[in-house]
Amino acid sequence: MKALDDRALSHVAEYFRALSEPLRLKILNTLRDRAHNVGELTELLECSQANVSKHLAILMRYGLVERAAQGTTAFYRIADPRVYELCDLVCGQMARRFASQAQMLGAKSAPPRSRR
Amino acid sequence: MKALDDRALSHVAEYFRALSEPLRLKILNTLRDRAHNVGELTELLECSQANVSKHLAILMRYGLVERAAQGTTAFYRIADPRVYELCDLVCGQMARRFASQAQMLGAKSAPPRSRR
DNA sequence: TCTCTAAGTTACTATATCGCTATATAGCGA
DNA sequence: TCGCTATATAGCGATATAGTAACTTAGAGA
Repeated sequence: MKALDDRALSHVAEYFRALSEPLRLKILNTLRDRAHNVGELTELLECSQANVSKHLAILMRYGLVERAAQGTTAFYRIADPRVYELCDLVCGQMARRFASQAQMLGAKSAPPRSRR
Repeated sequence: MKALDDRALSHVAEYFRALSEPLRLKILNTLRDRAHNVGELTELLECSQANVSKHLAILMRYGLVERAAQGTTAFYRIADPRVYELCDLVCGQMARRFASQAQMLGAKSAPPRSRR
């Protein structure tokens, strides 16, 4: 991991970018329990089918989900459950961060530190 | 992690977005061993100082690095080493993915599957 | 105080991408 | 073959962001 060449670095960055959209995280989260087809996802996530398809294509592109066509419907499922480790790590880090911020705010009797 | 409300999800997405830029990953990677000031980073990463400052501000904003001013220079260091767990996870996933792709290509005597 | 240097900020251009609407593709049943 | 349905894709407007150049801010020393 030390001698990362630029190409590898770009790939890692792209992978993170694939995870940087709320709707895509929602899709991954919905697929956590089981596979769903596009129509189900469209309904569950309350957004347009075109949008779901587009985001699924992006998730496919980075190997985050897998596609299984059955007739005219397409079922998607998580390709590697390890993605959730990433999400859990991030959630944990955010929890710690918010906790320490809350602590700071509380300790100093709420100085109005409005970011920037 | 199941009942993620939209706000939390957006925060996670933003966190991943902070990691979705090669230059920012480079900065984090450079700070892996020790703290550096802006000038050092500018030189090591071979880019403009303004750009480094901007990206450092973004990394600060998401609590990825910490700043320590010494006179007119500002030293930055990793705020939470756990970021590297994220990166290593991603690297591992990519390695597996590339390996399986290579295997597929090799097994079928290289069908020219130029991604779409 | 003046000047030098380090860092941060602002204004701008170019590019990427989200979500939308409309359209294309593909399997299935009549 | 003709629709009907499920997905995928193309085109578009709006927004976001990377990188750059120019400017500002702030500490250190003469």
